[in-house]
Formats: sequence, structure tokens, C-alpha cells
Amino acid sequence: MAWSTSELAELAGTTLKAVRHYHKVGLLEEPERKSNGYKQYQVSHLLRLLQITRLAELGVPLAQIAALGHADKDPDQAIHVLDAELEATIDRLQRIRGELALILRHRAPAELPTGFSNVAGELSEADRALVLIYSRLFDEATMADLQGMVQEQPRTDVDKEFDMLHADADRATRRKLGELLAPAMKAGLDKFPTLKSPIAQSPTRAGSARNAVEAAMHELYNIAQLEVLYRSHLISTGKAKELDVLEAALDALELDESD
Amino acid sequence: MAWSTSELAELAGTTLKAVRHYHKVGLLEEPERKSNGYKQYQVSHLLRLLQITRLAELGVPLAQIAALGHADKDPDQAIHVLDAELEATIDRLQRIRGELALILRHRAPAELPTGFSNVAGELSEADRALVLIYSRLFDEATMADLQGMVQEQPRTDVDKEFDMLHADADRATRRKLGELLAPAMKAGLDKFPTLKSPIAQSPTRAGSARNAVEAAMHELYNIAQLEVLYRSHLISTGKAKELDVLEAALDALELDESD
DNA sequence: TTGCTCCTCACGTCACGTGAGGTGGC
DNA sequence: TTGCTCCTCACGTCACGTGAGGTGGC
Repeated sequence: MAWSTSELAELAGTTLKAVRHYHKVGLLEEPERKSNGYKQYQVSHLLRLLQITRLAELGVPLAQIAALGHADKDPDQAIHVLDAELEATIDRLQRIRGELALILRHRAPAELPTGFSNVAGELSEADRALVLIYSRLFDEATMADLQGMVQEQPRTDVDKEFDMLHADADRATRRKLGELLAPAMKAGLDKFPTLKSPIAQSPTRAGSARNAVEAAMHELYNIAQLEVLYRSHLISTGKAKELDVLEAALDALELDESD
Repeated sequence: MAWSTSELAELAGTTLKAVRHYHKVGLLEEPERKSNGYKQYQVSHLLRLLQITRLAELGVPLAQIAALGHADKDPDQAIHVLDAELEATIDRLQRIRGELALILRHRAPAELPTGFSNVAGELSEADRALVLIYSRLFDEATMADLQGMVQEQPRTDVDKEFDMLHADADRATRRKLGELLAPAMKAGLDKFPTLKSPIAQSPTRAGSARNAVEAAMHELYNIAQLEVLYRSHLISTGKAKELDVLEAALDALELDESD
């Protein structure tokens, strides 16, 4: 009674290549060979192989299976570690499934950060990109507030007008849009004061956060939109003086241009 | 505003090497370089990188992230597939956790097959090895019956005597042990008739199953133990005639030896 | 002779990580 | 000059899978 490599693999419910792999890493002893070089496996090899495949199915790494053989370590310990790892993995996968469910329910783009799937429709392309950046820079509480603000303020015609604002829109249009956006912005910031001074995820990122957001805004919004946002910000935070400064600066610019 | 590779990685919450890897596989475009060869990343790269890391965290394979970009396929479809895979993985891991719990509770060796942890104490070393082989050869119902039989028949002094039986035990001892083991064996087979003719897991294995078990028994039990098992088997299945044949054969052998 | 099995390299997979060896910036 | 960062290969990880190229058995 002796088995060939593939017979042994069949008996143990594994593959030819797996058996050879176990030889290579020293988990399974090589059997005697026939004169033609063919391997001749005995019962002892089958038993060892069954041990290996069973433990491997339980998720024990091959290196650890080898170590378990020496029995110098507490096997209970190893099982506990394995179990804790499995628990963590299951938790993580379940959280991901939860997010996938939201993405599907709201037909949201998968790359939006956690929690924003249900408000995907309220965000412009630029908004979505900004939200992606925010999610890496600010902590969870800040992000939750941001999500809350978006959720409470469905998109209005004013928002759409802002999205479509041309870079060379005239000054009256810019002023009007800034004024129209301000009330909602003020309401949002009053309800979620965290957003006035968002908290960075980590101190290391605090510095780079401002820069990154600023850079992104300059990339995602045109010059007119940036001015409208600035106007709206000044109005909603009651900075009338700065607004006057802005107007004066624009006056000067227009004089320059008319020269 | 331009970032270095490590700054970009920091901003996106990933690593230098991951970013370089995304370049290599063509997921992320390489940015312009400074005259010294240093890469200069822009906002567009940050946004793309954030998309990539977010999707990768959700478990989307990099190859699929590249494909999602083309948007020629239904993204819903991809999410559904991903979700189904996650579900299957979670199920599998949970089943394994269940087995680990049993192993820990009964302080059983981890390599014993599913369901046998709680009867580990009732099995000799040889029994455990045989059970491992059985588990790969017979179907679940058969294994459940075997487990039930072991559970119903705690180890007796007779079992221990059998385990310790020497290969050259005398004939009277062998006869006595065979008779002592028979009642329990008969009771077990009556209660679990499946075990009289166990069902192989698959037709392919049916043939090799007999051989493998036979070979294993010859390896795991000595000649005296095998005879005792055979005697017990004959008695419990009421084959008195075969028992007579065995005795006659042994008579002949002993005559030979005394020559 | 044909088809099947066995053998041994060597390289591929997946998503990066780990150096090696060299250069630029301050 | 020193320490830090950047760059590009090349190879390693994990548990095998996939051929390539050759030989033995029937």
C-alpha cells in the first residue's frame, strides 16, 4: 500500500501542487522513492497531510503549523490569537458590507466616504471631490457635522446657479449670488459650529490640511465661484468691513482694466 | 502648491510605496517632475489617489478600480459581486470561529475534524488518526453517526486494555478482549446502522476509501489488536462460522511454530 | 506510437514591503 | 559635512498555480 503524489492529494482533499509546496517549505517529509524516482507515500504521510490541511483550513499559517508541531508553545494561545484575528476581520468586513448597502440603496458613487452615500445627490462634482479630501483631513465628528449640514440643506436653484457660474460672470451677478448663498451658509454654521473651525484628524495633518483644501478649491472652483464663496463667508460671519475692502479692491481692478 | 510623493501619501492616508505601486500598474498617472527628477503632485493626483484608496479599502481589487474608471460596466453589478463575496467570506470565517470555540472549550487538538472536539478525550491516539482519515473519505451523515457513537460510549477499562495490548499478547487474552469489546460494538452499530456500510463522500473516493482505511489500521494497530477487532466484529455481527475458521487457522499456526 | 502520469525547475499571482545603491537639498 | 528625502531597480511576502520541458508506464 503506497500512494502516488496525486493519489495522496486526492485522499486528503487537496492538490498535487499543494503537497509539493508542503515538501518545499519542510512541512511534510518527502517519502521514499521507487527506482524511477516516483514518490511512494505511506499512511504516516497521509496523516500528516490531513493535519496540515485541516489546520490550514482553520486559517493557521503554514509557518505556525510547523511551529505547532514542536509543541513548545501553548496551542491554546495560538488558537486565541487566531480567533481574535478572525473576529477583527469579520467586524471589518461587516462594516464594509454596511457601506456597500448604503452605496447601492442610494446609487451613490462608491468612492464617496462613509456616511455620504445618502446625500450623494445633493453634491456637485466639485463638492464630491472636496468631501473626499475632507474625509482624509478631518476627524469623524467634523465629517458627521458636514454630512448633517448637507442633509439638512437640499440643493436649491441658487446652488445650481453657483455650480454653473462662469469665470467671467459680472460683478453684480457675483454680488447677488454671494448674498443669496449667505443665509443657508449661516444657518448651517450655526447648527454645526464645528464646521467653523474643523478639527484635523491628527496634529501632523493640521498644517497640511489648510493648504490641501485651499489648493483643491482653487482647482475645483473658478475665480468667480471663489469670490462668491468668499462674499458669502464674509456676510454669514458678519464681517462687513472685509466686504467693503473687497469691493474697494475690485473697484481698483476695474479702473485698471478700463485704462 | 505641489506635493512630493510622501506628502501626497500622507494626505491620502497611504504609503510612499503604495503610491509608486499605483503608478507601476497604471492606476495613477505620473505627475510632472522638477529639474532634479522629483515628482510634483497636483490636486488632480490627490483626488485620484483618494478614489483609489477608498475603493481599495472597500475591497475592490486594483484591476477592477482601473476598470471602474472606464465606466463601461455597470458599477452596481460590481458592488453586488463584491458584497456576495464578502458575505461568503464572513460566513466561512464565522463557521471557523465556531469550531475554534469548541476546540478551546474541550481543549481538543485543533486538527481533529469538525464536531469531534467534544469527544477528543474518548479517543486514543490511533482513534484520532483514524477519525482524521474518515473525515476525508466519508460524508457528513456518516461522520455525525460516528461522532454520536463515540459520544454515547465513553471509554471503559476494556478500551484502555485494548489500547495497551501488546503485539505478542497470548491467544486467551486476545479471545477475552474480543468478547469483551463485542457488546459495545454491537450496540453502537445497532444504534447507528450507517456505520455498518459507511457512505463515501464521492464516488471517486469510494474505491480508495477501503484501501486507505485498511492501510491506516495496519499502521496504527498492532497484529494482536487487529485480531481482537476482527473477533469483536465477527461476534457483534453474529458470524460464528468465520470465528471458527479463525480459531482453526490459529491452531494450525501454533502447531507450525511448535515444530 | 499515443495518451496519461510523474518529475523538476522557473516564473506568475496580489498588493504592496524591504532593502540596496545612488543622488539632491539644507 | 551630516541627516534627511528623493529616485530607481530588484527581490521578498504568502500559499500555492501555471506552464515548460523532459521522462516513465501501459
